[in-house]
Amino acid sequence: MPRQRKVTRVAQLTREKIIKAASRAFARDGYEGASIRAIVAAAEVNQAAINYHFGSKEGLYRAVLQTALRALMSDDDAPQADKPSREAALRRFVRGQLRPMTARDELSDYARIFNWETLRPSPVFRKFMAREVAPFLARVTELVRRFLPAKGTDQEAAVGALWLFGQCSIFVRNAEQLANAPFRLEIDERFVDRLADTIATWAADGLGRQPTKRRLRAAPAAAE
Amino acid sequence: MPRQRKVTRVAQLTREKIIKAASRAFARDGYEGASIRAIVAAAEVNQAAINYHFGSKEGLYRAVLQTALRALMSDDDAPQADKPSREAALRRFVRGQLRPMTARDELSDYARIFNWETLRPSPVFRKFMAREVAPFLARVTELVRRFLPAKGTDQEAAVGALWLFGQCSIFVRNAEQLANAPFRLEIDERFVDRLADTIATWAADGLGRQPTKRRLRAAPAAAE
DNA sequence: ACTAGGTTCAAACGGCCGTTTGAACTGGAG
DNA sequence: CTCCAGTTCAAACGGCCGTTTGAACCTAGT
Repeated sequence: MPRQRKVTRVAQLTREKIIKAASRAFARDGYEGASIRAIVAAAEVNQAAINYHFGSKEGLYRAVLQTALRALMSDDDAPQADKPSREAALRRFVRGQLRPMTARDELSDYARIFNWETLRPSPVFRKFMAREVAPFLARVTELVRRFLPAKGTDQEAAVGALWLFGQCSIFVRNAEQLANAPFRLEIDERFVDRLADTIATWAADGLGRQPTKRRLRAAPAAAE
Repeated sequence: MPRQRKVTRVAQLTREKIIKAASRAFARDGYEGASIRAIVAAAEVNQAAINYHFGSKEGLYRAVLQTALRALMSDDDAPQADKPSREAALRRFVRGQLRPMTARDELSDYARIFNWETLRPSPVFRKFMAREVAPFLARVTELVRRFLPAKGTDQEAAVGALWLFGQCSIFVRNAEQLANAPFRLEIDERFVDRLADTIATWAADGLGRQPTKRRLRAAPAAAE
């Protein structure tokens, strides 16, 4: 590990090449599935460079997560024409979440890395990121709250936020398979735009009403 | 591979022990993450048994997927008091999807295996399962159709089905983390019951209205 | 009781993994 | 220009992986 004395220009460039290649690899194969050898080959860098610059594979992953989080946070600070309506804000959020369905850039790599983490959180993620994701979630919770009745609890809003994430993420995760199989959807920008409309509308109408008195509790629990 | 001449009782028992242990391992670690050595240790079986009985790791995985699909299909043929209302049917479906949040049995293992497959479909899954999952999806599509306006296209119904899956699966995938972090939810049967009510209500109200004229199209596309 | 064939077993194989090593190289301050 | 800290490099290490091997071990049919 460099004793943080000096870093030459070329060394900094090597670091960036590695992080870029590692982001693609971790997104495609997950943390354990991605191999150092594949990363250094893509980055056109010597194998020992990773341990030299990041200490270990885990250290590299930590650096990638840091980069990813920073990019995702700054991404949705996009130019906003003053206060949008709650519906417009919702639609905007959904469209943003759906972006990786068509985009093939670093941001969609980052999104996919976080998808791996939700299926099997790595130790790095648990320790280092758990608190850093909180503000990200808080913003969505606030959005959801604008739809919920005034006396909604924090818990309800958080559940609503997660619910909203889920509606988007399943399309992102299965985007590739939507083209084949029983769906046969043609996924382009237009389709994703329409999909965002649909989801935003459905979600808004759903949140609009409160699930007061277990209105659907007619059927007994399905499990066992 | 056994030439399918005879199979002794003990051999059949060995197969079942292996499939059981393999289901847990594949659910926990994914196909590539699960190791033969870990599986045979859990099954208390010799390492070569897997190649003997199933030909290869991939053959074992195929057998597990077969077992999983059969179990999941027969599971929701549960006793039904004649035709339930569409709301009751929806609530029942959601509760069934949420079941692995509390249950810790083979069925939740199977569900988790399919979750791995949505993030990174294995070759086995693509070839062998793609068509077999179609009828499973068809049932949900029919359920969704009962909410959509009459002239809804097949595509809309399929999107609605996927949308419904997404709302449930995110809670299942993150069940463990809902207890910690910023959520601090206590996940027990009661909570999952209430969550199923909430999701079913939100989903029903969302599907109830049709996203006719891009009502939310006020904001320009968020991407870029 | 004998035996043939289905099944189990311990050991080894080659291959990929993350990491370490020590020598060779370079770029920028003096 | 010199020189040395910072950086790159090829090679090797031990460890885990899936698979193969051939002998040992049952077990069911005669």
